Amino acid sequence: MKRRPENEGRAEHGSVERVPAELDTVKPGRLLDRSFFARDSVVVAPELLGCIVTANGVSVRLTEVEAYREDDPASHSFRGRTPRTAVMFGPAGFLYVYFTYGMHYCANLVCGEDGAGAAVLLRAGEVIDGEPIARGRRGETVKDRDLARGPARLAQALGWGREDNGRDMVGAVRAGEPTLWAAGPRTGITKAADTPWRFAIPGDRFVSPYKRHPKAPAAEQDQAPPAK
DNA sequence: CAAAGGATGGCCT
DNA sequence: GGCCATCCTTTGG
Repeated sequence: MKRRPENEGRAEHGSVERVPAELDTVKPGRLLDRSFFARDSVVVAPELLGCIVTANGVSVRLTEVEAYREDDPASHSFRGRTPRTAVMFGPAGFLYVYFTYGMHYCANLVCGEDGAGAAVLLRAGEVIDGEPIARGRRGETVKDRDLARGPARLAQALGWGREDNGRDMVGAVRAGEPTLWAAGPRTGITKAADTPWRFAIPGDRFVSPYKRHPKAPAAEQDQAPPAK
């Protein structure tokens, strides 16, 4: 079975594609093993959409992820291995947590072969279990939609912090129902923002809003037509 | 020692 | 939804 574009995307996403063939054989609910993660992060990323991550009493269905690799200027691993990025250069299936904006944490699943320096950032999801616990961490007044819509919100909802860097996630991620996916430009970064490695479930209300980084170079105009 | 990197919450339209 | 204020850690020089 081949992947193929099904229609022209909106300005945000270039195209909508069918569920990856590899996942057609992975039954929903089945735990993803280490070999699943030990492939190119750009291949693994879209396959993670719809999958369920469980940690500390909360389960999240992933709606948006982003791939990073060592050859990617926007990746923390781009300048080689450092104390901070050591986990990224280790074996796949482990959690890479980094601190950002002086107050938030973001979580990635390490991908690729041992030493590859690749990972998939978990950008957004829907809390499908343990909602009271998630709300306790996020705030009692937070709307359901915003419990895990955003990388730092998702990490907080799952109770992750610095001490979770390097945690083995094999056994904590399950295959989900097959889903459509779309690839688009990345948000929040200044370098290689137009490399279409941000993957999301089209139309899902738990996908975070696309916001280009103010300092990112302007997008090329010859691609998709203006939104409207 | 200086520079770069980044998401969220609040408030207003 | 758009615009604004907020800040510590890591890395390069």
